[in-house]
Amino acid sequence: MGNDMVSKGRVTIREVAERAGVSTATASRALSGNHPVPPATRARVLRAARDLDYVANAHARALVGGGRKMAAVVVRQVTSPFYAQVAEGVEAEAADRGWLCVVGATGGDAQREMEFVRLMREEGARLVILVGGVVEDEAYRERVAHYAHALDSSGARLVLCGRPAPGPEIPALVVEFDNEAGARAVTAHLLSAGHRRIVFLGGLPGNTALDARVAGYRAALADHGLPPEAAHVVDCGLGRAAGHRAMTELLKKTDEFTAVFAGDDMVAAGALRAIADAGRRVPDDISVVGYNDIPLAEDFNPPLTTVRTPAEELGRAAVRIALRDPEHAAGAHHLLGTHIVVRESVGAPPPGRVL
Amino acid sequence: MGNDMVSKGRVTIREVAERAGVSTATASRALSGNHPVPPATRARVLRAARDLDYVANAHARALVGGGRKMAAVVVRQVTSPFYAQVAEGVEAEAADRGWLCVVGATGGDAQREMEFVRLMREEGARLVILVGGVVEDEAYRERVAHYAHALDSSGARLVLCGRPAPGPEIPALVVEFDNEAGARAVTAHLLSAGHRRIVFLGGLPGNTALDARVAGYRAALADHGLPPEAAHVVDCGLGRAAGHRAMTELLKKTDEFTAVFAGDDMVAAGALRAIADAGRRVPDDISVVGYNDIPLAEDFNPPLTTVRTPAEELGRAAVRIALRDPEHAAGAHHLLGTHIVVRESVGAPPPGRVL
DNA sequence: ATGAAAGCGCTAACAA
DNA sequence: TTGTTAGCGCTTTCAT
Repeated sequence: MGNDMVSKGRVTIREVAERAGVSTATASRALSGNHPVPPATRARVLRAARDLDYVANAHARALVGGGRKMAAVVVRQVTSPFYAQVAEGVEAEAADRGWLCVVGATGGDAQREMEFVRLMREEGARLVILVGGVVEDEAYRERVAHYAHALDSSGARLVLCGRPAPGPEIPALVVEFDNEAGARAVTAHLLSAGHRRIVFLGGLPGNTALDARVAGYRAALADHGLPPEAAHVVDCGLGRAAGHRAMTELLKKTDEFTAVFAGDDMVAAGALRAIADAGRRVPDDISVVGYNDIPLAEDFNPPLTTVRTPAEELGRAAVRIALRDPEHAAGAHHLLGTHIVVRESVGAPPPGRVL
Repeated sequence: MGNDMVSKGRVTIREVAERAGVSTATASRALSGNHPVPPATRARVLRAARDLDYVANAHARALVGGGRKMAAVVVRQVTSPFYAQVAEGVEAEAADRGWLCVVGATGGDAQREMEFVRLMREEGARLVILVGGVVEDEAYRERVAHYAHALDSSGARLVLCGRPAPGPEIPALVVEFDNEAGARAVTAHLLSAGHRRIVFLGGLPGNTALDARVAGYRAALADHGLPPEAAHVVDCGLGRAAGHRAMTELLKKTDEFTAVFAGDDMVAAGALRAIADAGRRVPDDISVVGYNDIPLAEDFNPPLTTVRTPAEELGRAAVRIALRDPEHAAGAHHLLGTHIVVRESVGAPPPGRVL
């Protein structure tokens, strides 16, 4: 295959230097290109490197200081459309800057999150991005405060996407969507379609993202002069299966609602199916809205009205903000806007059922 | 935060050793735990490490030989549900073995693929997994043969998922689904529902995965005694947008079909929408099948009959096979089975339109 | 312009 | 049991 005598094991710069008849120092200079080297020698070295199919050892390079910049995104699971989009955004923005991007999945387990962050510290990641809402308890605060200080003290940056900073003086920055505003807006949308009995499906008490959506939901209800009791939150958590189960149960139990606000689009998918299984129609009998506008939301039955949270942009923003203006940004809180995407899952409540 | 005098920069093993009053060698031994160290000293070292929040420098460690094992998956894009599942499988299997997993996205660009593989070589990845069908031309064969030899000569392994080995003597192994069998099976399913005019939507000439599906489709047609002209392949490529566009056009142009076999579920999503937009019903007027059974295929309108390709299992299998029985496996070709998932997008052709 | 040599942080001989 | 030393592959002074 064009290379004479491949010795097992990686080709080192020494072999390149030897073949080119120069010292390793000269070879290094020629290869990196940022030191004056006469064109002739330079060409010989480059030639040798190509012949040998030499690639530098990133570890050795990192050790001596010139390591490749690496960013890490940590998500619950890669197969969640929302997380996948965030990861893609981070990957894209990192790649644009010549950074390497590692993605880790935790399955929602704090233990695995810790291990992964530790790993990233060992690997010398310069940027760690933690994505997704969490239940914000003392353990969380301690854990993340620890990440933040550890990372910071070695010059790396921590960004929290959709989860809160564990305290005021913490060297981490947070960028997230304005969940409360988004939820308030869709709820208002439902309200102005005539719905008065709207159930929120997919609460997860303690989870910052969901709590904010619930708060927005309640706020919208209040805005319209409805009493607090008008709110009906089903704490079934997220995921298609949870949505399906909870919706099925709800339909058996009560009739006292005309619309459902699903905690996210996956919950909406499950709810939609459950409603259809129960022989009810959307939006004629029941209206449904979701959250996130995942890529296939328009293919649901019916196409889902939902809140668009530009997930890829969130990922891109996370790295952009972290890398720009680094000192000043620490501790900052960035809020990204969202908007409603109107499709076909919302209609007027059935006549006589406005309650 | 419990640590006295954090000097900017990473804590090294030397500082740990000093604090514990031992040499770096002893510290290293105590930390790694695989050398006899008296419990007392060991405890002191561990204590010091914890106080200082020490994490080993992975690069230094890698340099000296004990580096962390790293696997890399390369996909077109992380947001494709199918690729995401494969990546998740690889990630999971890698994590189970204590390996680190990096995922790279190429956007389908050969250039970026090459850069990424080079990067992985630099980083010392022990396993590189390339996922997804490709158009198999000379450039492809050369490129991948090069990866294979380069990786092999430094002791790393290459696995090709859903794409062919570039030649017979190449140190790479391929694991993929039996596309032809799967396609043949769904086509037979359509045939036995009574359809005779089935169009294949989403051909991509030269692409190995799609070509195999088309071959299976043609084979099934032949199995049922249909002439070759019965095949109707629309080469619109993959993706929801492509499917939507192609289907819209097709509906304008002809009426000579009662069923469509979409190249994958995303194409099916686009086709479904186009059919609905044209005022036709699935499956009453037209039947549709997809390929892959992505997680949301059951939420399409109507729920999609499709071929289940266990993507996560593909990812897991890739690493499992590559790591097991390494020498013997090289050059091997593993085929994973698939099966049809029957949902509601297939019905009998409209009466009088069997053709 | 180029080579010799030091050193990044760590582990593994080799001594003691 | 523990410390001293060498060296992994590379870049970078410091001489030449």
